[in-house]
Amino acid sequence: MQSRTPAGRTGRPRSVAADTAILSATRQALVELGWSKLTLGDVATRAGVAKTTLYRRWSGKNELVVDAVAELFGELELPDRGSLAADIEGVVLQFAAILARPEAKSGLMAVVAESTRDDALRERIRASIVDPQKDLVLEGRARAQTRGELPPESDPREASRTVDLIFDMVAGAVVHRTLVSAEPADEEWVSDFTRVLLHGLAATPPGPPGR
Amino acid sequence: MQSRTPAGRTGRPRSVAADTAILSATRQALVELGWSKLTLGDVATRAGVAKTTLYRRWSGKNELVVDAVAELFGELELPDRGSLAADIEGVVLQFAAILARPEAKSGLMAVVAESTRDDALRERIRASIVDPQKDLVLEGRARAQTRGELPPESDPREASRTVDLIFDMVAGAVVHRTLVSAEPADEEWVSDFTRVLLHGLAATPPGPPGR
Amino acid sequence: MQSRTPAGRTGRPRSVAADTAILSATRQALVELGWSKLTLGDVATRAGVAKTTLYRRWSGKNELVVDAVAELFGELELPDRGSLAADIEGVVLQFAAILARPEAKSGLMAVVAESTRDDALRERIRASIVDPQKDLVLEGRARAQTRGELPPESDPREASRTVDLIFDMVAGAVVHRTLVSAEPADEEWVSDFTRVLLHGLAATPPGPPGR
Amino acid sequence: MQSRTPAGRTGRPRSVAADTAILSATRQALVELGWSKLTLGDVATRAGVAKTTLYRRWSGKNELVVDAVAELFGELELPDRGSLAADIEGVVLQFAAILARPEAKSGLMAVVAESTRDDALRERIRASIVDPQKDLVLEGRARAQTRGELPPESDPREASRTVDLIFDMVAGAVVHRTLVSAEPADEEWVSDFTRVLLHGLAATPPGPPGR
DNA sequence: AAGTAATCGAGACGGTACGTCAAGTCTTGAG
DNA sequence: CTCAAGACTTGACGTACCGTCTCGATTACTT
Repeated sequence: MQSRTPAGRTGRPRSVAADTAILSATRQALVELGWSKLTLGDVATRAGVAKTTLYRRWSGKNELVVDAVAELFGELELPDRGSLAADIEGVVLQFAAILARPEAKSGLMAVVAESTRDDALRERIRASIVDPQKDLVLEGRARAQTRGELPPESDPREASRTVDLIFDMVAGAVVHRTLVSAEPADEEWVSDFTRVLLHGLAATPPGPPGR
Repeated sequence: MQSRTPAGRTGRPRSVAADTAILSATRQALVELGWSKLTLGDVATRAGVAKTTLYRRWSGKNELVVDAVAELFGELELPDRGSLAADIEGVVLQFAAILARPEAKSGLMAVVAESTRDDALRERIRASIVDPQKDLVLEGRARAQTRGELPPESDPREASRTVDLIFDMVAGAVVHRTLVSAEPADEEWVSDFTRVLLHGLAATPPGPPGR
Repeated sequence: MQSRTPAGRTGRPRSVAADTAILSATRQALVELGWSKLTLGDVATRAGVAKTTLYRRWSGKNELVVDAVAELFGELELPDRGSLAADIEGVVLQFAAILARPEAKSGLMAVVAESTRDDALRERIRASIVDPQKDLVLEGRARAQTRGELPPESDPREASRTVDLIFDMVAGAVVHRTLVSAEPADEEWVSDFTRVLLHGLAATPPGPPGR
Repeated sequence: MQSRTPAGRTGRPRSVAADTAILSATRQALVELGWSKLTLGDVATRAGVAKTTLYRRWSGKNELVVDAVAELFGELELPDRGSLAADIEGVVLQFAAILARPEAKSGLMAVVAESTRDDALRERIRASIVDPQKDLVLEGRARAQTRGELPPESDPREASRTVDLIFDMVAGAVVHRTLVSAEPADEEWVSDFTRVLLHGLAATPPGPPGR
C-alpha cells in the first residue's frame, strides 16, 4: 500500500507494523472522537508512532481516513442466497451493518464532503471504496443472468446506465436512511426497499436511448 | 429567526441586517473556500460584522452552515405539472439543481457527517432541512390522490412507512449521484429514476405489516 | 469632582449617589481582583450602574483608580505628637497603614507605572495624591519651626530642594519596604528610619548651592 | 536560562537564539508601546518567533517582562571610587541611569504592582532583580570595612536590619524621585541624598534591639 | 566489520484559527 | 439630558493542531 520500500533501496525499511497500527488507531479515534475532533497527533500517539512517521505515509487527514474506512468496506461480499432478491437483501444488510458502525458513519460522509472540492481525494475514494462496491452490483447481475433471472444485456451503454442507477439508488437510500433519517436499515426496511427496487426495474421499459 | 426581541425587552435590539449578511457571507465563503477552509472569523469579516456578533447568534460552524444551507432548500416547492410522474421529476430536478450548487454540496454533507455525533445538530437539520422536504412528498401524495392517481391510504402506519421509504430513496439517490458518483442528475437520469421508483411502488404489494 | 451638572443645564441631572457607589465598587474590586483583573464592566455591575454612566464620568480605568485610591490617602493627616520625630513617625505609620491595604497596594503602583507614559495621568496623580502628601511635609516643617526644632529657612530654593528630597526619601522608602521587600513598615522599622533621616538632615551642611 | 536541554533529552532542542531575540524584542516593545500596550503577539512578531514559542518559555507577560528588565539591572556593578560616599554615589547614579530608560521605567513598576497579588511573581522579581541589588549593598559595606571606613559588624541581626533599611532607602528614594516626582536623579540630587544617608547612618546609635 | 542511507522516537518550530473576554461606543425605551 | 440594558466593533488573549524541521538513535543493506 504505502509501505513500498521500492525494491532496490538502501537504508532502514519502513515498519510494516506501523501502517496497521496507524489505520487501527485511526478507526479507534473515529469511534471515540469523530471526524472533526480527530487529530493526527492523537492518532500518532495512539499508534505509538511519531507524527513524522504518519506524514511520511499519508499526506493528511483525508487520505488517512479514506484508507481506514476503506478497510471496513473491504469486508463486503456478495452472498449466494439463491435468488437475486435474496442476494441483494444480503449485501444491503451487510452494507447497512458497516455503515451503522460509528467509525464508518463518522468518517465516510466527512471525506465525501471534502471530496467535493478535491478531485484527487474523490478519485481515491472511488478507487478504494466506491468501485469495489459497484463491482458487487456487476457480480450480482452476472449471477442473476447465470441463474436466468435476468436476460443478458444487449446494449452495453444501456446496461452501464442501469448499473449506475441501481448503485446510486441502493447506496444512496441506505446512506440516507442511516445518516439523515437516523433510522436503522433493518430487515423490514431492506425487504421493502428491495421489493420496490426490483419491481421497478423489472417493470421498466428501457427508456429512450441516451441522447 | 434568531433576532427575536421578545416583546418587553430593554437594551439595544439585535441588528436584523446582521443575520442576513452573515448567512449570505457564509454561503459565499462555502462557494469560495468549501466547508473545511471556512472560518468563522472570515465569515464575520465578509459580513462586515464582528466575530462576537456572530457567536452571539450561532454556537458554532455547524449550526451556522445548517441555517445557511436551509435557506437554499427553502426555495424548493412542488410544481404542478399535471401528473404524479411529472411532479416528481420536477421536484427532483429542483432538488438536484440546488444540490449541484457548490455552497450546498460543500456544506450539506459536512453537517450531516457532523450530526452523526451531535444529536442537537441532527435535530436542527431535521427541523430546518429534512422535514420541509418530506412535506413535499406528503403534498405530492395528496395531490395524486386528488387526481385519482393514487388510492387514499387505508393503514396510516403503512402509509408513513412508505413515505419514509420514498423519501430516503429519492433524496438518497440524488445525493449519491451528485456527490459520490459526481455525475449530474440531469433530465435523463431523473427520468430513469422516476420510472423505476413509480413502477416499483405501483407493482409492489404493501408487504407484511410491521412486525 | 466629575459630577458637575454645569448649573444652567436642562435634562435629567446626574445621580450624585452614582459617583460614591462607583468609587466604592472600584476599591472593592481592587481588593478582590487586583488592578489587572479589574474590569470597568464589573465595576459598573457592582455599583448597580450602567457602563455608560461610568464612562460619562471617567475616561478610563486609570483615571477611575486614581480617584478611588486618592480618597484613601485623603485620610492622611499630620498628628501633633509633641516633637518632630514623633510627628514624622506618626504620619509615616499612617502612610504605611494605608499602603498596606490591598486596594492601595494593588492600585497605586499600577497607575504610577501607567503614568510613565501618560502625562495627563501623572498630573492627575500629582494633584490628587502626591501634592497633598507633600503638603504634610511642609506642614511638619512649619510646626517644627514654630516649636523651635528647626530654624526658619533662609534660602527658599535650598528649602524647596530639601523638602523634595525628604519627600522622596520618606515616601520612597515606605513604598519600597512595603511593595518590593514585602515587609511590614512597622513601628520598629519606622523608628529606625526616622532616626536615620532626622540625624542625616541635622548633620548635613546644605551642600553646594544649586547650579 | 530556559534553554537547558538537560543532557539526556530527545527531540529537537530549543533554539537558544529565540530567548535572546524575545527578550530583546520585549525591551524594544516596552520602549515603543509601554507596559499596558505591549502584547505578546507583537513581541513574538518582533522577535521573528511564533507565539507558541514564546508561551513555551514564559507563562505570561509578567514573567517575560521581569526577565527582560532583569537583564538591564544585571549591568549594575559597584565601582571602586576610593571612598564609601563616592562608591555609593557611583552605584546610585548607575541605578538612576537604568531606571531613566523607558524600558525599565515602564516595565519595572508594572510588574511590582502585579506582584502584590502574585507570590510567585514577587519571588521571581526578588531573585532576579532585587537580591542582586542588595548584594551590592553588602559588597559596599565589606569594601568600606576593608578600608576602615566602617567597623566590622558585631551583631549580625542588627547588621541585617541595617542593610535592609539602607536598601529600601536607596532604592526607594531613587525610584520615587524618578517615577513619582518625575525629576531626574542627577549628580546634585544623588550627592544630597548620599550625604543625608551617610550622616544619618554614622550619627545613629544602633537603636534598641528588635522587640 | 565498516560505511551508508533511510528509518525511527521525540519534540520544538512558524503558522492559522479557535472561542472568549474586555474596552469603549451606540441604540433603544423609560424617567 | 440621564439612566439601565444590552448589542455593537475592535483587538488581544492563551490554546490547539497543522505540517515541517531538527535532533540523536536504530536498522538494514552495501561494500
